[in-house]
Amino acid sequence: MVASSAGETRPLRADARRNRERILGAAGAVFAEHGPAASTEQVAERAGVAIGTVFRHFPTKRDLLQAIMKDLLARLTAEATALAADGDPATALFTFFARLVEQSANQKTVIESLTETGTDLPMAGAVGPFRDQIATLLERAQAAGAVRPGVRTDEVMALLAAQCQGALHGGWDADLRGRTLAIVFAGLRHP
Amino acid sequence: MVASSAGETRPLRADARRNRERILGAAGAVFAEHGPAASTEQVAERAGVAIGTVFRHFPTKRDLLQAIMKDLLARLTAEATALAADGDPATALFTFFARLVEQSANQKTVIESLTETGTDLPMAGAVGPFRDQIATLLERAQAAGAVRPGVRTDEVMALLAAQCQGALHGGWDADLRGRTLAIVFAGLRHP
Amino acid sequence: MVASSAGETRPLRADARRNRERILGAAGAVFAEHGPAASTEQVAERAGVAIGTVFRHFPTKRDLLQAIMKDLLARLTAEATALAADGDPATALFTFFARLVEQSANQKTVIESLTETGTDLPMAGAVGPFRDQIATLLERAQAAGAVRPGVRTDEVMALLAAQCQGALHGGWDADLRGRTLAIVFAGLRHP
Amino acid sequence: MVASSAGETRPLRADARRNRERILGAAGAVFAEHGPAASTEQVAERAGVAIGTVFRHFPTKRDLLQAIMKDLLARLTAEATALAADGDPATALFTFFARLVEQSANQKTVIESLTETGTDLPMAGAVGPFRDQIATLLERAQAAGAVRPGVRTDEVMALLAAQCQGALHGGWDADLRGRTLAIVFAGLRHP
DNA sequence: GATGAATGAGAGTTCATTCAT
DNA sequence: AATGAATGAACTCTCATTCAT
Repeated sequence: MVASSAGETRPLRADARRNRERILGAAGAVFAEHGPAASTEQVAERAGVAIGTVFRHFPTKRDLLQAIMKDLLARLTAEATALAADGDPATALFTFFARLVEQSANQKTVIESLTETGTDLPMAGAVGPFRDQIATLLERAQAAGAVRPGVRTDEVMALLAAQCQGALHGGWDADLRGRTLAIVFAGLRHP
Repeated sequence: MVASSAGETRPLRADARRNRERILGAAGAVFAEHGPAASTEQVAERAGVAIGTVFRHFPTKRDLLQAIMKDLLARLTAEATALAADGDPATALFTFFARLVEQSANQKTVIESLTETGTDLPMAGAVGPFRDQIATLLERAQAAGAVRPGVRTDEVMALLAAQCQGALHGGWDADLRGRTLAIVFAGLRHP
Repeated sequence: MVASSAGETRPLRADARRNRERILGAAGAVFAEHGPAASTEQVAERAGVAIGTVFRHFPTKRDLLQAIMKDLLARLTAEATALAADGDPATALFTFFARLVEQSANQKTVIESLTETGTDLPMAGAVGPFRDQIATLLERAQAAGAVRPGVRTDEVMALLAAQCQGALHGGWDADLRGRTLAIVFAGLRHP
Repeated sequence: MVASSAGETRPLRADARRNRERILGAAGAVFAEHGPAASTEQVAERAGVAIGTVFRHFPTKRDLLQAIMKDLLARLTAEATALAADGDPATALFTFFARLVEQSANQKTVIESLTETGTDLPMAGAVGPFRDQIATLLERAQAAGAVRPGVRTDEVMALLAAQCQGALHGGWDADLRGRTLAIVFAGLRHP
């Protein structure tokens, strides 16, 4: 009987937290490689735990998927925040955009996290902060004259998601990614 | 009699050909609606045939998916060809591009057909002719000064695919689709 | 100190005994409500202890079920004893019978405790004392002329169990319970 | 069972019907022996079919249980009808009652079928006809003076269910069954 | 050729039980 | 003694695929 502070998540036992992380890691890798249709058992195996352990941490496959995406979004948001803090306003947005597309060439889950609408996984507004950072990057780029004033955050998010999905499912190589991005960036710049 | 791409396809019995078509139609609809995870039995039911019949025509679910995409690509190619024949060179590419993105907002299979690489479904080069038409549209647009010279077919294909996937999985509404396309089009126009 | 049925039970630590009781109470409630298929974890939660504690006290779910029934039987025996001591000989049996049936309309475990044979849970003869009290009630009722001489304890036990199970699984309302009992009581009275 | 006279069940293929019957038979046996908690796989094995076949015929375990009980009830109803047709009015009810209790000493499912309320398996009123036959038997017995006028069908049904459950879960032997029934019958006869 | 019943390998999920903390 | 995380067998159910009719 642990006095559970009326809060939400009570501090997990050391081993539990370690496992939780291993599972998240494994799930990230497995789903990135085989898509969300990959089996939970694969995740368990990769994490080196029994299947029951996965389900103890994430009562449903859905929950696992959700957790993974939240996690990913949080990391991306941090990255964007960092860029907003000390990147060159004129290029930060482009840099981030390109970097993200780069990543998703290897991830099968990235994109879905960018589209709260697209998935039916409610992730408790974890997209919000991310979107906010994109908005910041956008404003700065516009202030620096690097992006046409009319462009809105919506479109940037949409283009980001589309490029990522394209890069992923299309299997674009680095060169093609670069040239495609160049076009999109030009579009953001000119009327 | 019928031009058959591969070796020994014998002329099908009339009812067999009719069934083949009904299955393809049903599969198109079903997979468009529920994604490729939809069950083959649903397809059979929608086509009004028994499950065995589906498997006689397409020995594998994979084969069915493949056939569907070939079919779709053929239709798209025809559309592009028509535009190349009598559309305005300056706008035909854009028109086609926009039309396709529009469609995929409702289709769940379209995009995958655009990326022979992305899918693991080899479709015997059915992408070739499609790509050729896109190339034609592109050249004309460039000749008409509507697209910057440096742009290659590759990028156009890639952007097309990306936009379609975005439109589909992102659930973009008509407005967002329009604004996103505007940016991409501007990118194609300006250096 | 405590009268313990089996061999070498050492006097439990105070908190241990308290826990044991809380578990028994919780188990009684949970199994009464959801039947024996309810999960042990539910019991633990209701008792406010960890699952490990439940298994420390009752190494097996079976053991827990068993203990619960012994417990219940003991309570019933006490009740019967009280009635035998100061109830009206002519009606005490009937009163007790009716009361028990009444209870089992709300309990999902009661009945099984009445049938040592029926369950595969050996309960170390805890039925014995209970049965003895029923026998007493019966003898008195017969002495008072309220029950036909030929009736034996066996049948009374059997009828009791049957009525309880009927009341429980059949979902009889108070009225039906009354009328059904009336018939059984009449049967006990007349040849 | 019966040639599907009712509703829209289309005539099953010969092998399908054979399997359906084998599954029902197996399920009857398995559930009778181990109770409704027995696994569907056991049923499949006993029926000599693959697990998928069981689920093709009965999409849910629930459905299987339901079917079994409907089946059983139909058989019992037929039996009761026969007795109503050519049995001795004075004894037919008792005969049937006794026979049923006898059976349920070996069946683990019988009883539940008698209590539409008790189970949460809706069986489309299959209890109705059965109940009607019991009512008939009862009326005749009352007309013949073998049962007290005040007794209603409700109570008879309830007693029947209770006795069956008792016989089943209590593991009564033939002798005890006889003596218990004698008491109940006496109760039905006398005020 | 068409039919649709049968197959059986998995998938997600639960839960009694064990054991490190 | 108590805790609660980990285990893994078992269960229900799905679906691509095969094959007797």
